[in-house]
Formats: sequence, C-alpha cells, structure tokens
Amino acid sequence: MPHAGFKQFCPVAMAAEILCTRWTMVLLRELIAGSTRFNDLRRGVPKMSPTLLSQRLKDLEAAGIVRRYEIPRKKGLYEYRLTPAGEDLRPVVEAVGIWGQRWVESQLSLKNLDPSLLMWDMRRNLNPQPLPNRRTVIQLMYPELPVSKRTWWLLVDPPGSVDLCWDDPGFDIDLFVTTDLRTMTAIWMGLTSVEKESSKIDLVGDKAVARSMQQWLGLSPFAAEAKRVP
Amino acid sequence: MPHAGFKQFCPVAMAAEILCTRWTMVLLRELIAGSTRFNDLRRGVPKMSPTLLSQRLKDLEAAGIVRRYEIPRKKGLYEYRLTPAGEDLRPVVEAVGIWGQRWVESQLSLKNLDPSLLMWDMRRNLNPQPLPNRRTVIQLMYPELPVSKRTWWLLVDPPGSVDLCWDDPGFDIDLFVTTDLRTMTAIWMGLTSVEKESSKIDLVGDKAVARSMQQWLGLSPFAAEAKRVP
DNA sequence: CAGTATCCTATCCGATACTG
DNA sequence: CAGTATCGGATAGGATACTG
Repeated sequence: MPHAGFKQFCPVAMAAEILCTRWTMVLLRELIAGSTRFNDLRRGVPKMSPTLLSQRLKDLEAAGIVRRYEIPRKKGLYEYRLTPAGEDLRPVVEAVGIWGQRWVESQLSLKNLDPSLLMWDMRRNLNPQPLPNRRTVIQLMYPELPVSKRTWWLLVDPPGSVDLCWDDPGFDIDLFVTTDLRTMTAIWMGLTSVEKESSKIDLVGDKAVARSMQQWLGLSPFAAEAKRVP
Repeated sequence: MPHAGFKQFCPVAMAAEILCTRWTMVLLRELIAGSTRFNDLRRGVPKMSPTLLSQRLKDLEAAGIVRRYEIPRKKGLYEYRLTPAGEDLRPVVEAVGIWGQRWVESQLSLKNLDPSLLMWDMRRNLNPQPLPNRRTVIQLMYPELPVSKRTWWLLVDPPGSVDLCWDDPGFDIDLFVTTDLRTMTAIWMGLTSVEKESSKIDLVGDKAVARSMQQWLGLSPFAAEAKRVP
C-alpha cells in the first residue's frame, strides 16, 4: 500500500506527511506569495492538473492550512486563504527556497524556462518606485519564442498597480526590452545582472527607464542568496 | 508519466524536487541527527524498506547532499556523511519540525507510538549531567507491550557514553521506570512532563535519579516549541 | 554489516474533456 | 470562473527473502 504514513511520532515526520507530497511545496509557495483564486493558483503551477490542484487544496484545507471562502456579494467566486497554521509555513518555504538558490545548479534551473511563469512573477515583484510618476508601459520581447509567447507588456500605474498583458494594450511604450528568455530568467533569479548581460539585452526608449531597469525589475525573493555550489 | 519535474525554475520548486519525495525528509532528519551507518539509519526509519533506503541514499548522493565513504581500515563498512550542502539542510529540517510541533495535533502524532524509535531517540538525547558520577543503569518498562518490546535499559557511563540495551545488561539497576508508552512519548515530545504525569509513572530506586528524571531525559529537539493548534 | 533481488499492486497522477 | 469527471498507465514503493 503506497503512501501510508511514516508511522513516526516525530514532528518532522508528521509534518512531512502533510507537506512533502508531490506539488504541495510549490503550491504553498504560490499561496504564500499571495495568490488566492483558483485560476491564479493555476497560473502559478501551470503544470499541475486542475484535478490535482483541487485535490491538494482540499488536503491543505483538511490539514488546517488553508480555508476556502466565498467572496462576499460574489456568488460562485472563491478565495483560498492561509490560516495561521498556513502563514506559519512561510519559514519552511523560505528555508527550502534559500537552500535551492544556494545549492541547485543554475544549469538545472535554467532548463525549466517558462515565459508565463517568469512574467507572472515579474509582475508580482516589480518595484514601481524607480519609475516615472505616471503610467509606464514596458514591452518585453523574446524573439526566439513562438508568437503566442513572444511579447509581453507590463503596465505600471502609480502608485502601485502593476498589470501584465499578453495582448498589446495600445498605450505608448516607454521602453522596449528585447532579449532571450534564458538571460531574462537568469537576471530575475539574481544569477547575473542587467549590466553584466548588456550585450544580450536590447533596450530602446526612455533612457531613464532603461537605466533603472535593474532597480524596477523586482527580482526573485531568493535573488540575494549567493550560489554555494562548488 | 508520473513524477517528472515541476518544470519551474523557481528555487523552491527545484529544491522540492529533491527534498519532497517520500521518506526523504525523514531520512534527512536522521542524517542530521547524526546517524551515519546504513543499519543505524534503518533504525531511525524502521518502516522504510532497505531497498528504498538504499535508493534514497543514492539519490541524495547524486544530489550532492551525502557522500558515502568506506571507513578506513574497515573493509566493507561504510558511512554516509552530509556534504556542506547536506549540512545546510539543517534549517530546512528544523523549520519543518518546528512547524510540525506547533501545528500537528498531539492525538495524531501519538497514534504512531513506537518503543524502539522512542528509546533510540532517548538514547541520543539523554543528558548524563544530572546523573551521579558513576555508571548509572535505568530500566524502562512498558507493561502493555509484548515481551519483546517491553523492557529497555539505558546505560550511562560518565562522562558521556549512553547505551541502549534490549537485553538485561546484568548490572545493578539504579532506577526502575514503569509507565505506558503513550505517556512516555508525550513527555519526551514536551507535551507534558514527568511531574504532571506522576500518577501514571512508577519510579522505584535511587531517589535522586528519580527526582531528576525530567532533567536527564533529554527531550525531543522540538520539545520547547509550544502547540499552537486551537 | 550492508546492502540486492524479486515481485506485485495500490495509487498517484497526467491528459483531456466537460459543466454549472 | 471554478472546478468535476473519467481514464488509463507508470511507477513508486511495500513485503519478503537472500547474499558477499
């Protein structure tokens, strides 16, 4: 009988029974990063089937880690929110992420490029502060990708709203960024920098916005952690 | 195809691919607690089949987390030791254990009683310091258990050696402890104390050793973490 | 002591399509 | 939008016995 428990009273074992099932840690990361709606979660774990996502959310609910609420005055819309027990998983997910950033070889991570995921994360962490105090539109283009995933727009509306579009929003573009997905991902992960990769990045448009790119690009939460793998 | 990767460059996902497979977290706890030999590891994860243990150790080796050494001058004896990457997993395992101690209901943990595991852990964490400065022998008895698992002996030899026996070592006994496994486990986990459970524990022998039981019993590494489940 | 070898199956999971 | 329904298949892993 695969997947009985570990039969250990140890808290590590008990917790691992809940936390260390396939996809769970990744889903928790997504919840902790702030996604609450089913389809937002799907975006964050695109390779997970909706059936399994649904299943895992139920498991987490049964474990007291998330709760499902209907949004007030919106019939049929739901939110998954972390309970205090769920919030308290933040140190766990952080520890896992820090270890991954330190010890997993970049080559391996960079085998899993995914523009939707990257852009979704960039949207989440983008820092509007260095940008002009007006609506700013940045177009990112990865020429090597098929048309449907090639071009993306980030709309930044002061003071803090950031939107991601995969269709031309029609506004004037402040900055055109053209590069390859691997370079952009490596920068976002903190493995390199805009400056170091300047030969691989083409920036056209507002000089100030271009110059502050490394700043407004909010990097991965783990970007500051240096690689330790020998 | 079950069990491909998550296809995410995120360090949490990359790390989870390595760390969140079945048994791995529990095995890591055992390695971090200090077990190095194959059969010691088996003792720490008794419900894991040797085949799978062997498999996981190979996986961990491939991931750069453990290394296998032949013990010098002892042909055929091996040790599994954590690499720096493995040592750096300590914060991960700690975070998982702390969360488990805080949020997993005691009832659930205490469904997984196991005298061998408990005694093995008691041996590891026992604190000889409050004991007399001579060889001290403590007999633990769980009358409800079958004979083969009923009686255990802890041999403490100053300054720091602690042995566990499951056959009468023959020495004079300083303290006879008789209780039930659930009570002893709950105490060891920090869920209650020797004093609170005094009605369920029978202590016969050296008064001083009996009185300092709560002290020399080295508790679980997570015992200090208070339950938070509502 | 330190593992292999073998067998077998329960179950997890991926894929796809569909619904209120 | 927020999930369910259904299906098949791979495989992880449990049980047990055995070996140098």
